[in-house]
Order: sequence, then C-alpha cells, then structure tokens
Amino acid sequence: MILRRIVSLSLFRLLHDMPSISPSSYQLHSHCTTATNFDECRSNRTNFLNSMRNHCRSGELNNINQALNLFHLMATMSPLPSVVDFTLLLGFIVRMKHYTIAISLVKQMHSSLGLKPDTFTLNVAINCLCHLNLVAFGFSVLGTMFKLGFEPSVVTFTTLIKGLCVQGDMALAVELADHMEKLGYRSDVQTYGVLINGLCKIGNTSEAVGWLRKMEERNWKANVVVYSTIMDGLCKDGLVSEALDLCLEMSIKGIRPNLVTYTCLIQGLCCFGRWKEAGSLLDEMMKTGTMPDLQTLNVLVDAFCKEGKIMQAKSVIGFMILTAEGPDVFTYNSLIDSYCLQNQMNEATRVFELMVSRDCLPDIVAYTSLIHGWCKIKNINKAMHLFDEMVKAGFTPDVVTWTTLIGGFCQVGRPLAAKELFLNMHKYGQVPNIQTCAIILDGLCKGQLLSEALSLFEAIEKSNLDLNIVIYSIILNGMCSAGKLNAAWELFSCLPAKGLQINVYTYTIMINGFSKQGLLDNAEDLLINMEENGCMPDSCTYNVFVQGLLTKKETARIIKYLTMMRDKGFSADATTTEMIVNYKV
DNA sequence: ATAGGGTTAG
Repeated sequence: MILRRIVSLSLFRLLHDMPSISPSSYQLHSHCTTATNFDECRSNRTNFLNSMRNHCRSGELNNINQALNLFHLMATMSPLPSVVDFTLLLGFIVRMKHYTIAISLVKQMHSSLGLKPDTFTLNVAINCLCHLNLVAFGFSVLGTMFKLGFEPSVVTFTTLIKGLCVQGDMALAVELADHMEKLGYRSDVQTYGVLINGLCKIGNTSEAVGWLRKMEERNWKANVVVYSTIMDGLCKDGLVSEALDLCLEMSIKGIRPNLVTYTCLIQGLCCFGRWKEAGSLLDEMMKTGTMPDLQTLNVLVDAFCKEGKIMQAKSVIGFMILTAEGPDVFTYNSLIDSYCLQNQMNEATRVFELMVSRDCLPDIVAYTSLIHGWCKIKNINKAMHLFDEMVKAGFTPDVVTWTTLIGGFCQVGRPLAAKELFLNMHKYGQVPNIQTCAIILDGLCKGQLLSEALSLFEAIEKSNLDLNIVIYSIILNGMCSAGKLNAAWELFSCLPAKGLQINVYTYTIMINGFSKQGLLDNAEDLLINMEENGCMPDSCTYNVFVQGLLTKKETARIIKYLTMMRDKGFSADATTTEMIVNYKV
C-alpha cells in the first residue's frame, strides 16, 4: 500500500530541514529595474498587485532577483496579499527552476508571515521537492496535507507520480496511480502523460503506446504533448518510422505537430542518418509557421557534429546567430565533443577557450568531453590536469566524469589504477552506475586480470545495481578470452534464470569462445540454437564462426557458411578475408 | 483567482 510509505513528518520540520537561501539574496533593492516602478505602485495596493499578476502571467518576469523583490514587497504589505497572490509568484519562481528558493519562500510564508498554505501552495512545495529528487519529502507533504484537512487533488498525485518516474521507480508510480483511482480520483490526460513519459524514459515504448490506447478507450483524448512524448520515446528507441506513423495518426485526428514534436522527429531522423527527411521536416515546419528555436537548431548542430560534419554544423550556427539567441553552452559542447571524438584536441581546446571569451561558462559537460578526448588519445596526464582544473573551477565531478577517467586509465593499460578510482569515487560523493561497472570490468578483463574482474564482479552483484546483459557479456568475454570456457558456459546457462534477455552480442561472444578453442560443434549448435530462440545471428556472428572453421580447415563447412553469409547479405570482415586469402589446403 | 505533463550536450 502506497500510503504506508508516507512518512508523516510535519511540514514545519520538513521545511526547517530544507536548505534556505541567504537573507541578502532577497533584500529589497533600492531601485526596481523592471519597466514598472514597484515602489511607486506600492502606494496603490491594487495597482501593485495587478502589476505583479501581469508580470507573472505575461512571462515578463524572468529574473530571480525581480521575483524576490516582489516577494519581499508583498511580505511587507499590510494587510498581506492573499495566499493566491503569493502562490502565483511562487509558480513563476518554479518556472525559473529555482526550486530551493521556492521551498524556502513557502517556509517563510508560513513561519514569518503566518499565512496558511492551501492545497495549491503545498502542491508547489511537492513539485519543488520532486524536482530536487526528494520525493520522500514530497510524500511527507502529502501526509501533512491530510493532517491539515486539505484534500489532495489529481495535481498533487500527478506531481508525485512524476517524481517517482524521474527517480526511476516506475512500478511505484503505477501503483500510486492505481491507488489514486481507488481513492476516487480519476487520472486525467496529464496523469497519463506522466506515466507514458516514464515508460518511454526506461525504453518501454510499446507499453507507452499501450497506455495511449488505454487512455483513448477511457475517452480521454490524447493531445500533442502525449503524442510528442511517445514520438520522442520511439525515436530514441530507434523506431523513427513508427514515430512518423504516429505523427500522421495525430495529424489525421486533427492535432497539429508543434515545435517540440518537430524537434523530437528531426532529432530522430538525424540520429539515424535520415538527413533528407530531416531537411524536409524542417522545411515543412517553417512553411507551416513554426520557426525552429535554439533547441531545435542545437539538435541539428549536435547531429552534424556526431557525424563529423563540422562545416554543416557551423552553417547551422550561422543561422542560429541570425534567428535565435545562440550559440549557447549546448552548441559549444557539441562542437567540443565533436573535435574530441576526432582526436583534434587543439581545436577542442580552442572552442573551449572561445566559449569562455564569449562569456558562456564551460560546465561539467564541457570539461568531461575534454577529459574524454585526452583519454582517447591516451594522454592521461592532460586528462588528470583538466580534472583538477575543473575541481578548482568549482565543479564537482559527477559519475560520468569519474567513469570517463576510469575508462582513461584502462585505455592506457592501467586497470589497477582505474580500479582504485572506482573503489574511491564514493569518497567524493559519487556512486558508480552500470556504465562505470561495465568500463572497469571490461578494463580488468582486457588487461588480463580476470580474477580481479571476477572478484569485483562478485562485489557488484551483491550491490543494489540491477545488472544487465551488457555486464554479463563483458564477464563472459573475459572468461572466454582467458580460456575459461567451462566457467563461461556455466554462467551463460544461468542467464535466463536471472531474467536476462540474451542478445546477439552475448551469443557471438560464446560462439567466438568455442570457435577460438576449436570446439566447432558447440559453436554451431549455439548458432542454430540462437536462431531458434528468435535471436538472429549477424555478420559478426558468422565471421567469428567461419574464422574458427578456417583455422581448423573445415573446408565443407567453410563453403556452407560462406554461402549462407552471402545469401543473407553479410560479407567477410578483414580478418576472415585475410584468412581466406592465406588459406592453404 | 494560485498548483501537475513532452524536446538539446559529456
């Protein structure tokens, strides 16, 4: 039961525990920099409040100090403005993503001003807590809400469901949605939207589409947001054509794609090399009156950068300078990463310096890209130097930075140093994730340190991490390379029981293991077996098997499998070709 | 009258 999970901390204690902003940051400034002079308006209460409301609603309010000035002015009014006005202002502070400040202001409303928060105010607090990854505190506010006798609304639950999704707790999110319905609330389009987004984010797009249909059966009309969410999920899952189909379906229902829809689809198309279609879509959106914004253009820049098409990226940047307020930190970071991936560290460094000179501060992503670049060309000293520099600049390396550096040490043949970093990163507040584990295990295996890898693997298995097939494949590959075929086969056989879906990479690793040991019947059995299990061998699978056959000079089977490969449209790779060329009967 | 959903970089 979900409600059992609600810790009943009081709101007061909760807010007391929250970080608060320093008083100086919301002191009344002697002059107001907005178009309207609030000091003057202050004499006229109604004018002032109306002006505040207009500023909030028109979106003209886009500066946190302005918002804090307004709050301060409101707080010193007598009598105090209503909770409604305060909450309106809070909403805008939230829109500016100043969650900690918003929570601190709710606290002030309550403790210093003696204003009783209502459901709306508490929903703002819950939303902020969820954004700060403090969902448990969000639930305690829900508890408080019950205690104070306020009815939570669908908004309250939807906010919490979103928090659970972001935290990666999909099962609990669905449970809360069910529970909410049992309490007599009805999920609305936004509730479904949040759940659908959660499903997409964990790559479960087919279920997301299922929920879309379920929602339609219950007579909720999906809107452009729900459709765009799923389209983005499909694109990120590589199902770009399905996303385009869904866009068509949406259009037939009379819902027009908007800027976000186009951005998602263009990214999907670019990402899979469908440049021409991306271009037509860009054309279509502009012809129908939707101009690409900075974010859309950044998507294009990044896609070109990833393909190494720097010239095209630069021409998009040219367009961006004319039509949008760019380039921004995303644009520069895409360029930096592109140069790093092409081992052009001088160019990458130049862009890094350029962004500094243009008052666009490099962030943790910029630093991590450069660190990755230096690691890639095996200059671990430069990488370490940048790591230091970034810490000096006030950035806390996150799990991606650590993983990059750990990979760097593996790259230069120092897997034990990498392991030290892996074991010590938690002292700096960072917990390894599944990618970190994959990098270090692979590094140890490739460095011929299988027993080191296995003992670490055992420790990782005992942790809370949900190990995936990639991790097991790395270990299997390590075992096979070290000639421990029996151990590998034993582990391989356990995978289904662990609920893991064996994929083409895993099968290929085992087939390669058998082939390299000359156990060609075992390899062939597995090749047939995988196909029967619905996992299609790819070009690599056939190549490693044929290489085994070539070594053993199994002429009949060599011909059989090379023919099979040709029929399936696969070709011999460099190694296979060389073996064929040098084949002596 | 005030609150909740979708898109960009390592």
